[in-house]
This record gives sequence, C-alpha cells and structure tokens, in this order.
Amino acid sequence: MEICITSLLREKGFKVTPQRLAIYNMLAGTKSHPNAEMIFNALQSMYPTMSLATVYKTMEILKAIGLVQILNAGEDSFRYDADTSNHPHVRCIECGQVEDIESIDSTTFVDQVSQGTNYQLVGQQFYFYGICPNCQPKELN
Amino acid sequence: MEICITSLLREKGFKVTPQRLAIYNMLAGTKSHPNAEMIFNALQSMYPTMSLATVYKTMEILKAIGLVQILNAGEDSFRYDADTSNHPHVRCIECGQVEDIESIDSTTFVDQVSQGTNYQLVGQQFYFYGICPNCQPKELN
DNA sequence: CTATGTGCAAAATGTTTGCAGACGA
DNA sequence: TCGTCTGCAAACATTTTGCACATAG
Repeated sequence: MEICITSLLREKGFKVTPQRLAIYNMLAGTKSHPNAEMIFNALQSMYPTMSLATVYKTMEILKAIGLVQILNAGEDSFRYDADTSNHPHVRCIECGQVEDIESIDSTTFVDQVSQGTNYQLVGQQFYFYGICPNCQPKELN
Repeated sequence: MEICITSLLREKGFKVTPQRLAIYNMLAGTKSHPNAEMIFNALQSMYPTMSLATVYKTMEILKAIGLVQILNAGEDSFRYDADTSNHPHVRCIECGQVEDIESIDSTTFVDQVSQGTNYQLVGQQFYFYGICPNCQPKELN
C-alpha cells in the first residue's frame, strides 16, 4: 500500500509528501467514499495546517496515476474511491451514504452495451439508488 | 406531449406558464442531454427575458412530476433528459457529448445487483465513457 | 383577486488557480 | 540547491435563494 503509492509517485515524477500519503491512506482505509471535505475534516486533527486545495490537487494526481477513481452519484460534490476495480455503487436516498456492491460480474452487461454502441468504450460507472438497511422501515411484530 | 405536461402540471397544482412549456418542449425535442445553461441559451432568442433561475426551478418541478431525469456523467454540471425510460448513457471523453444507448435490456443485470445488495433499490443510472465515432482516429488508406 | 411564478441580484456551494514561502530529492 | 508542493486567499462555475413585480387560474 504505502510502498505502492510511494514508488508510483516517484516513478511518475511526483514528490512524496506527508500530505499525499495521509490523504491516500485515509482514503484506502475507509469504505465511505468520502468527498474532499470529508477527507479534509478527517485529517484536521493530525494535519491541522492541511488545506482543502491540497486535497483536491492530490486527488487529481492520485487519479492520474490510477490510485483512485472519482464518483458522482448524483450529488453536488465528487466522491473518491481508493478501490479502482470496476464495481457498482449504491447510494441511500435517505441518509446519503454510498456503498460498494461487491461480487457482481458485469462483464456480460458491458459486452452487450459494447456491441450496442459505436463508441470505443474505455470505462463505465454504475450507480444504484435505494434505501439502506438502516433506513428501511423496521417490521413491527 | 404538450397536453401531457399541461395536464400533469395542473393535476399536481402547478401553473402552466409559457416558460415551463418552452423548457420542456426544448428538452423533449433534443437528444443532446443539455445542461441548464444550454437550455437557457437555446431559449434566449425566443424568450429573451428568461432567467437561468427559472430553468433550474422548472427542472425541479419537471423532475418531481416525473417528466425529466437528471444526469451526471462525471461533469461539473447536471444534464437533463426528457426521456425518463431507464437507458444507459455514454459520454465521449474527447468532445464531451452525451448520448443514449438504446435497445439494451438491463433487467438481468439489475436483478443480479438487486439480489446482491440489502438495499431496497428504487432506480439506477449507467454511464459509459469512450470515444464517439466522430472523435475516433480515422483509418488511413 | 389571490396564490404562484418570473427575473433579477445576491448568496451559497464546490472546485480551481495564483503565488509566496516551505520542503523533498 | 532547485524544482515542486503547500496553504492561503481570491477567483471561478454552478446552483440556490430572497424578494418585488407579473401573471395564471
């Protein structure tokens, strides 16, 4: 992890800074798909002088070297995901949390779309919307 | 079309105004998935006093009564689609245009995801990214 | 006539940019 | 040491809001 980002940054000509490591490690250690402000807030106590601008600039780099993917699940801000595998995401329309949907094989669907378009496809994002277990009305027994 | 939006607006307690009809008709008559500013610009000549705020407010209503869906294909603004059927969209990473992908049946894929999550799903959006025919490097003979 | 809608301008929100001083290599 | 990076503040883009006037019903 740590080694991966360190060598990748160096390899691509970027400097390795505490801020970049902190941002990436925070992101790699959560499943919450935070946006820039959430990341900024989470690092406030450890890095009190960190700036929001640094979070944005770092994300740009991490995306460029393939360590994060950027999500927009219909909200007004972008979310970031250190899991760059191509998995669907689901957002709770009540509480707003965004989660991964795991162990879904979308190959068949993607192939189908690939044949149905004259675009040269390079990627895709699948967003689902619904009510998460916590927000679902509980059964009254 | 016209009748549909007129009666739907009335039915839900909204007033029928020239602005609302113009915005909806413009959207229903294009396949370009415009954002608010594009709609605003397109109506400038016919409705010189129309305001961007009116476009946004109208979209809110049209979405509420189910006449449009709102898209975000990873850009910094939202796009609007008068075709509320659930079809995938594809954005060209070169020129930025967004198009529909038609005649794709996603039922199987959606069912699969539906069983793979404990969310109560209510909808989904599929975005594909690639290079459109016009932006693809031409064959050199 | 009354309640809702429009258009303007200002505010709010999220993101980007410019630049002086700091720091990694 | 040198070039890049950080952090701040200002700029920017998009969307929302407040309010006086206009207008649909």
